[in-house]
Amino acid sequence: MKLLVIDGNSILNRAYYGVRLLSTKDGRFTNGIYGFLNIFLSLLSNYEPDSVAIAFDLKAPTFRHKMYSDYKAGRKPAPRELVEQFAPLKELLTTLGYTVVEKEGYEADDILGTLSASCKDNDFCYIATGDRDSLQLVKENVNVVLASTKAGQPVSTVYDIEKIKEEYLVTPKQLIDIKAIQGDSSDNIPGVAGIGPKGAIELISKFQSIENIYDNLEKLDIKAGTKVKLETSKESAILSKELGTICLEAPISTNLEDYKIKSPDKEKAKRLFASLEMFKHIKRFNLDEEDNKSDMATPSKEIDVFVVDDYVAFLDDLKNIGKAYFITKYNDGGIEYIFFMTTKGVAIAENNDFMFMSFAQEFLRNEKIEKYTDNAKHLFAFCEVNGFNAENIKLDTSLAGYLLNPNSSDYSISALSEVYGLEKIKVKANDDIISIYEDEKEYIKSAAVIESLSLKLMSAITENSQEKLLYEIEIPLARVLASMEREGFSVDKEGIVSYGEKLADVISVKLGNIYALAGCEFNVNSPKQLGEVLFSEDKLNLPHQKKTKSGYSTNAEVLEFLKDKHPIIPEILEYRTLAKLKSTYCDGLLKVIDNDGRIHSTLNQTETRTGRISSTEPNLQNIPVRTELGRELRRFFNAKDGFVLVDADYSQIELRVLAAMAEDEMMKKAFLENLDIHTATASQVFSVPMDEVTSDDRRKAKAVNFGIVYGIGAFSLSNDIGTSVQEADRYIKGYLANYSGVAAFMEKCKSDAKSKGYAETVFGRRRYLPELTSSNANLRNFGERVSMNMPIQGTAADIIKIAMIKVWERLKKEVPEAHLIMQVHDELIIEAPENKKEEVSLLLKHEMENAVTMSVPFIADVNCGKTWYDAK
DNA sequence: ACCGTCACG
DNA sequence: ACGTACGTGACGGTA
Repeated sequence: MKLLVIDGNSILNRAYYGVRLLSTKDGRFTNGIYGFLNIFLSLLSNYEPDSVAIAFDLKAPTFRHKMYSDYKAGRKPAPRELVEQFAPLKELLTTLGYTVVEKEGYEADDILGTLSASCKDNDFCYIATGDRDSLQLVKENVNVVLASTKAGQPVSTVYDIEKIKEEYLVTPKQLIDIKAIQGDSSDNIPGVAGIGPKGAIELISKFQSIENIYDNLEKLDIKAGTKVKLETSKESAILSKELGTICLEAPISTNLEDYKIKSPDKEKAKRLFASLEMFKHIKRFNLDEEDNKSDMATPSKEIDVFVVDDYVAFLDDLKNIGKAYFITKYNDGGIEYIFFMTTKGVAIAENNDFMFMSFAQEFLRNEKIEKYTDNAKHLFAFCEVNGFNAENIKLDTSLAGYLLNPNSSDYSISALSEVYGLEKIKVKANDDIISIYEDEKEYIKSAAVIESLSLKLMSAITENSQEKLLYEIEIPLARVLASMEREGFSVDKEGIVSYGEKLADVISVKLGNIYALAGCEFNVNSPKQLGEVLFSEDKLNLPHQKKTKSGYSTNAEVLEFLKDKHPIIPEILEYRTLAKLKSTYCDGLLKVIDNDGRIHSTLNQTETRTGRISSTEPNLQNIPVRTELGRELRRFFNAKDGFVLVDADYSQIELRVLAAMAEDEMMKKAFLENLDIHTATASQVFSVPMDEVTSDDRRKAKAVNFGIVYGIGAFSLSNDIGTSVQEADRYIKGYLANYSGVAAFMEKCKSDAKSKGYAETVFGRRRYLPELTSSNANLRNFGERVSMNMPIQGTAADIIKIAMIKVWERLKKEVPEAHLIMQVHDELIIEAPENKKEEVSLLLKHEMENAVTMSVPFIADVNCGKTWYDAK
């Protein structure tokens, strides 16, 4: 009999902490169950047991611990998010035909011990746990499979007698003695004070056991100091051994027949998996086949693989069918392969002659063939480089996956197939194909599922009413982003270099000043060392305030507070500013200038949880602007010869979106009359006429306006505007009283998010918020703030995306020499021929302002200039 | 790999 | 009693 015994508590714990928080749409947490099942499945396939027992603790302390009420007192209670996953897991395991074992008064360990001890000579037992304590149970026919994490990756190690000998130099039983000496604070095992793991291993490997050591303490060759320690802690050591010995006699059935795997209750198991939203597990536990006789032998679907040889005929087929499901493998020069999913299986189209290229081009530009693929942006880029358009791109699986849930980081076909519970497909290919296309294996597998994945994703999109978002915003936008990336932003390399040299000069002066004022040299870039210098008593001994996890906080806010306390502080603040400009912007940007003298940043379309795009390598969305020195950098972002930059940004787009979404009459009126919103707010909140609002009132009102968009709190507002918390609270109350529509809207955002489980924009973009049901108040509050912020930030993001598409399409038709080159959340930049700047300015302004119509007008301010600096 | 910091909207 | 505004990305230091 082959028995698998699982330490349910330990494995569920590891799974919970190893898998990021996941939850069902109605807020039940499932990450622990999910991780457990993955581990469980791999155990089943690795060890193929006939019998399975999954052991769980039942709370009450066991007899051997009763006298020590502080046993395990040092452990934090498990969070509710984890606790609530135990019951559904146990029910699921039972339903699947596996035996859950628990006994009042016993821990999972005791059950592992008892079952492993009852294995006969011709039985074999695997114990799966994350807890090294169980290693003491290893015997000739008992191995422990220890789950652990290495470099973030889960790994499991099988321990048999030899492996333990190798690592600890002792027998499994002697591990108890080692632990009895070294102690274990997490289990409240005291051990021998002053002897740690190394000493304990040495003692036991030399002298076998605690009993032997104490019986012969005088005679043994042990250092005097160690002898004293052992003598002092004798009672504790003996007690520790008792505490650390796993019980082998728990009152449970020791008849291994009782743990044989039973046949599952398929219907119930399917229901349970569906309720946990783990659809793929229905397949993985083979629950989806009809209960016919052959279901044992039914393999998952098999798909053939073949190589396209007649491109003309193949293209004809695609035209006749009118749909193509495919993924593309690119190399430096362009496309290397296209893998199609066809009725005959996966078709490999290889770029090995001119026939392929003409086929690819004719295929991609054919307007009649609907194309379903996984990376529209890359495809659009390829086509643009080759001077034609990719037509009729019907679906990009990553964009659909992103819309369905932006709280994810992996939208690859394989990841989506898992999430959307696709049938595992077995690719059936002849040996030639397998060996020739070894490197393309993963592509072939992905191609094999792209059709069924596409259908699933599209029906989910329809279900969510997100068709317009997908087909009219994200997919068309992919083409715009591809073109923006390809165009890039022209920069003045020499300008950046000489600016950097100037910075370097000032930085070295500042550094000298800092060392002189500190009286020592240190690394100013190290917050740790800087904190030491500023705050420790034997150095500058300045008053410190906040602390971070690793020491004193030295951020700008803290330093600003200390500005007048010591002349070193202003020097450090300036140093920081300069060092940032030098390292991130000068050195950083110089590294990414292409041979064409332009910077081609990557615009990510599936990155943010709100629907914004992000920019990487480099990030061109955070080029300095707020301080003059930093802003100078924008002089090096220019238009090529004969061209100018046309730059437009939305005025107060988020507040306008808020006014419109909230239907707040007061705020709408301010925008309809095109008033300065912060002045108008100050006038309302402080009850003074518009023309008597002081600049300080306006500053405060502006902070409140911002705060409202973020899901305000009085504490942070007071921090921001430098008033008391009470004062800040009064402003917020006053604000919400005046803008009652906003107040009602915020409440509605929260309650809608709670009942639906997600926040959404005007256009139906969603963000699921499992945080709202967390037991952790901080997380819950965070969820509430996000439920108010995401609809605003996300709707603004939707609007500018629509504007980008319209602008791009009109430029292509009307001013093809002009190109959209950058987006910074509420700002668009076009590089346009100098003689077209008026035309382009009007076009840009018009399309931005009229991208959508809401009950509040949108205003975009346009400027032209040779450089980004001049165009703002 | 993670933290602290800081640049942007 | 505690932490405390939304969304990003890059850098240098530290473990």
